[in-house]
Amino acid sequence: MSNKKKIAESAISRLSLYLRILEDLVEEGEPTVSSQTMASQSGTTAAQVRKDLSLFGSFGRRGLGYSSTDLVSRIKQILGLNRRWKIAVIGMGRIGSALVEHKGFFDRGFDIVALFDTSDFKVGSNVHGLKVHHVNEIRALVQDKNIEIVVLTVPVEAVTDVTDLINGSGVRGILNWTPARLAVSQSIEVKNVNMVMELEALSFKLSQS
Amino acid sequence: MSNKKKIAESAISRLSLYLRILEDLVEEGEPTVSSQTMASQSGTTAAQVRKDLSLFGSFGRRGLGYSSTDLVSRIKQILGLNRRWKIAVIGMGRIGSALVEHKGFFDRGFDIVALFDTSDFKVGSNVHGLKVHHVNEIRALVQDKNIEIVVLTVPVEAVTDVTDLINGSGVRGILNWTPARLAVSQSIEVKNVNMVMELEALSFKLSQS
DNA sequence: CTAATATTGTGAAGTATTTCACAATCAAAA
DNA sequence: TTTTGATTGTGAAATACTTCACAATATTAG
Repeated sequence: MSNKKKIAESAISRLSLYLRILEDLVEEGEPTVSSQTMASQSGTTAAQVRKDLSLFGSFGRRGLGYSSTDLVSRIKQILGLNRRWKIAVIGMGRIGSALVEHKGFFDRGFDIVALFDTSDFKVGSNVHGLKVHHVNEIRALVQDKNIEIVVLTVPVEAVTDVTDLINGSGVRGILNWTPARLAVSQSIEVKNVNMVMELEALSFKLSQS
Repeated sequence: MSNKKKIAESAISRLSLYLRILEDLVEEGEPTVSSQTMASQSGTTAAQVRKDLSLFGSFGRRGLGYSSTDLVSRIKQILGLNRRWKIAVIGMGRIGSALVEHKGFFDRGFDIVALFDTSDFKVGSNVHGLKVHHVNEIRALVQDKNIEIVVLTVPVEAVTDVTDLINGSGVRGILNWTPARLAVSQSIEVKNVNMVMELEALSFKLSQS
């Protein structure tokens, strides 16, 4: 468990991208792939691809490149995708419900196994075949169902209460769609997703030129 | 407009974050703010805050800090948010429609003024009071309505056709929700948003510990 | 008016990340 | 068997980003 070597966030995103590219190549029946091919398809350089992979081992053969299928399983192993993850979605507003019905998560190893909301109006209803529970039940259900990741799509007013319920529940990671910065225990990993910030970055770039 | 100095992407995200924090402080009636305050609220260091701001000018007063309202308008100016942006959403699936009904965009300067889809089933219908147009009309409507940014939420199969329509339409920026890497003219700025990649990054971190 | 305290702005130092460049290795052709 | 051409893996160099540390400046108290 003492994986201490610090790996850059950017390297991990690229690995995710390489994985998708490799899966397409496998689909197309390409038995091997060079760092140059991966680089041009992912918009980086061959040296970057090789360096990224070399952070975790030597997976290729000099003169030949990488075996596509082998590299797929290596990267899945690295990213922890050689298993399935159970996730819950908290907040059944527009975005939350849309995410539940999006099959892209399931296809890539993430099973949505529980839904939560605060409003009595929504609790008890069904979304895409799953019952919506009250957030008060988070702790019990996280335990019962072994949920490790939650996707947080509640309104910003609800964030404090909900993070209190998440803390100590056993949840290990949060994909946070709210604009709030979460006050969670150090041991919980948080990834923030913020549409408006992305649009603001676009606004900046467009204003520069 | 020869703004050449290269600014790190990360600095821009932080500026976006500072802006939100400052707006809250203004709301609360705080006339001034120190780099330390901004740092602790945004999870960075005071030196980082000052360095970020210093990339664009000297906005504070030594010994005193920054005027909250002044800094809000400075950062808005920097990010190109001292105006409103017209955007279109292409792809009226679950996610696309959810985004249209989300008022967070309007609140922060982004007006959704047109919707598009490929399916005859959806074209002609109404989403949140806006008519859904066929993607073939993209060029005409982008011109008519001066749309500068599009949010792309079409299925991956439709990406090639739609990017062809976007190229040369006058669109300057794309917020790309599809897993595909877009083949667009160099002059168009693209920001990729990928939920699965974010979950995969979480998976990696959780697998490390 | 002086001292004490707060806080910015910014070169310089320290880290982190990317790119370079080349020896090592493999297959195929000569 | 030797040569040619392809391609990895990786130290070293280059670039980018963050943190340090302190002079400069402002206010307030004495």
